[in-house]
Amino acid sequence: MKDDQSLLGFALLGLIGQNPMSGYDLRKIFASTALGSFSDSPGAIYPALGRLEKGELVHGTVQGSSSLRPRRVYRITPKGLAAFKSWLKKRVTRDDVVRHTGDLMLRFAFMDQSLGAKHAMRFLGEFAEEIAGYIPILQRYVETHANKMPLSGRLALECGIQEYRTRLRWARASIALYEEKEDQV
Amino acid sequence: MKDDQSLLGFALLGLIGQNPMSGYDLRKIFASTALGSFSDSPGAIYPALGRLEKGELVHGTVQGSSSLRPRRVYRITPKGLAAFKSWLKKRVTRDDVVRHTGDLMLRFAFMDQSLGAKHAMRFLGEFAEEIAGYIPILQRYVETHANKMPLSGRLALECGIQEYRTRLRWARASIALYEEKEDQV
DNA sequence: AATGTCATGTAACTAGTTACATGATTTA
DNA sequence: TAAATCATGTAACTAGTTACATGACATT
Repeated sequence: MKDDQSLLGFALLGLIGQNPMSGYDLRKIFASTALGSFSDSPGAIYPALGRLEKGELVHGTVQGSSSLRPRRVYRITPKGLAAFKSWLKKRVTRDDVVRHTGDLMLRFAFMDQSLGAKHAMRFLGEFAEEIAGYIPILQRYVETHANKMPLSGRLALECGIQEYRTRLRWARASIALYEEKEDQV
Repeated sequence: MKDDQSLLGFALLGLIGQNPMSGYDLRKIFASTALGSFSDSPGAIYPALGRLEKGELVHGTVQGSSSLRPRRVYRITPKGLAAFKSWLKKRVTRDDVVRHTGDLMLRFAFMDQSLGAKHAMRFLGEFAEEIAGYIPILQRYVETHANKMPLSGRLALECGIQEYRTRLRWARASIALYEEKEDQV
């Protein structure tokens, strides 16, 4: 039931799931979109693809075997799709919200394509709930410690709180948007 | 001129610079404050302290040498203080803003304690400018690619943009706050 | 007597990083 | 003809992770 893959692995798996690609294609995506803050270095991507293939989550097919470096196109396997979906479906935890927002956003970005709107809404609900629970804790922390902190330390914390508020607003607005769509149908 | 230390190293250096402490003290701080998303695991902290000491950025003094595991209290060296300050003073780059916001916030949190309000303001100015330059790029990306993206992908991107806006507002408000303080004196 | 806290550390493993390497084909 | 792009990979290194180990001392 555990993950077994790094975040990069799941990003690759998600992209390959959308349509089959080579390592080079994936590198270009990471180099151009900048999103997710993944590196496009070959030293990260090719070993990660190797791990995915070893775990039988993807399967590579050689194209143009004549050349020295034949292009290997990877496609997702049923096992890979299952692993990907179970990663998407994981419950949103407090720890995710506090120190792995990037992971959560990546999961959400892939979500309604792979699982549909229902799951996306459930995810947003859990996400909003965890943040809503965490903000008061941070605020209480500020209240009790602010006097002992330098101004810039206090402000840095304040920035964090405001980011959480932004995410909470975003999550609630997104839920509303999905509900609207639902009603239209 | 290059860094030579990881983010964890600088966090330790900054804390030790505030007042001398042992590895165990540092672990407790990371375990209790949760901020910065550092691990309190001994396997991270003790080796990092060892690297700092090898680089002569801190110096450990043994307390209670009688026991098997004597408490080692670290204090920052002049060289360490210099390295820390030059880390704080680094220019804010686009890359920092896009994929290393955590690093920037850590730097800022330590800033006016170590360098004073003037530098904190300069930092905020650079930070705001880089974000202000980046937001339109993201927006243009959304405009051109939104139609090809699934809804959740679009929303995830939108969340990112709103986080940047929040940080920009925060930076500008913080600058105003420092200016107010300046006028009062 | 059992648990928890103080306090340090190591070992095995993992997944990144940068830099290098190869060589064909396309473009300026 | 020089450079960029296509396309894959390896090597050496780095700094994390979890789990384990030690043992004194204080509390329940």
